[in-house]
Amino acid sequence: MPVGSRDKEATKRRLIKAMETVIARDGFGKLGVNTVAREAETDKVLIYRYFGGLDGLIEAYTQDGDFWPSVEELISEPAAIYRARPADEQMARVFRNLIRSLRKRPATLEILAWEMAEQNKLTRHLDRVREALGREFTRRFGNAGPAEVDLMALSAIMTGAVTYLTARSRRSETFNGMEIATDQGFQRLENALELVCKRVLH
Amino acid sequence: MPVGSRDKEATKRRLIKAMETVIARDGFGKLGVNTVAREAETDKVLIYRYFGGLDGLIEAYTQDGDFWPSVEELISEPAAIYRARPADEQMARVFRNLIRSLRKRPATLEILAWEMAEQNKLTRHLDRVREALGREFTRRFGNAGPAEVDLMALSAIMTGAVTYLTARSRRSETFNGMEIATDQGFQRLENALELVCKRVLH
DNA sequence: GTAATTGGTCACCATTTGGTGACTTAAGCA
DNA sequence: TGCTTAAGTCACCAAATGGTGACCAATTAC
Repeated sequence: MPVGSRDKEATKRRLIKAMETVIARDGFGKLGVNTVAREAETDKVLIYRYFGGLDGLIEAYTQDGDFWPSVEELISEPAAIYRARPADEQMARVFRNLIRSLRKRPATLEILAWEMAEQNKLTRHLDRVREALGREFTRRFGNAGPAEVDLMALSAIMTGAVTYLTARSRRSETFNGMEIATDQGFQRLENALELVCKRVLH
Repeated sequence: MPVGSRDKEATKRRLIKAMETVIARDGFGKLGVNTVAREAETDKVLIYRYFGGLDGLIEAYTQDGDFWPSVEELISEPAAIYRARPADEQMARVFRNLIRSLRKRPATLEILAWEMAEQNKLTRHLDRVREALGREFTRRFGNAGPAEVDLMALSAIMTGAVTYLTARSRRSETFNGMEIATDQGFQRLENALELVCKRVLH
């Protein structure tokens, strides 16, 4: 109860922050105008006044949040060096970094899971960001590998696997008998992905 | 309002059936004791009397439903013939059939998506079924392929990809710019999976 | 100092949810 | 025929949800 705080912008920020906290801590299922207001220690009516409702708050959150790794984060080295690598190393590098980036972003994992349940402003936003990044990637580094490889399908498979396994690891210890709660488990997955890239693109 | 039906077993079956309908049609988010009773055109109190609550109904549903393809459905040919194939063909065949089997089971896709949101009797059941099948598979056909391949990790990746992409296709037209709403889209994915198997296990 | 603006609180509403007790009505049996 | 049992209906409850109108209090402008 911030009596006497009287700072609209600060309260807005508190609400956005509270939203992120609720998503990351309790999951998207608990998200609502009541929960967020309680977490922000303010009144839900302000969500309506400042953002026009939960949807507006979500929209503000999308402007603010760092949901998805950039190209730079995914290649994690100077572009010139990266570009000089063979195609299989390029791809393996990207997916390894994608795994690590996602596992560092609990809110993103939650939104990825949310996408499975329903569509809303946040999931659509994440979808667009992701797809734009995918396009930028093929624009900058595309046309690699043998011709008979359907790069788009292959990358959908890899991205799908990474998305599923990281998102699942939020709440499940295993998948199909495989450890996914630990770093070692993901190490094995990264190695397997690397092997796939090497064998398919070489 | 089945006035005069007065048939406990039939009503039980109607409730279980209604549950499947609701899950497949409206998604797990809408599932609840009110929705199911409305769909079954009866009163929710019977869910409590006959099953002790929604959880009990879910449990009854797990006994009844055909959620996951059997080994036979996945190899879809006599075991002797299947076993004679090279490892890469074996694996590719299983994953192609897995895709097709899952796409035929809307309720299963819904439960797979549900697993991302929360754990309950149904998702745990599906988890167990799936894992048992995975174990049976490695028991019957395991130890294939080169030694440096981490078969468990590879199969987690493939299964994860298939799970994610089929479940996502319920409500999304595309993933990362790739068509996943049509048969042709999944044809491309199946081909890519086959290529991966060939290159990795050969 | 006074008045208007604005940030924040509070009380309330309708709706939906899971859950239960009391009732009615039909079937089976003496 | 009448009586007991059980299938099904109905009315209700508490809690939580999204949403709104009326109010209070601090800050600023005049």
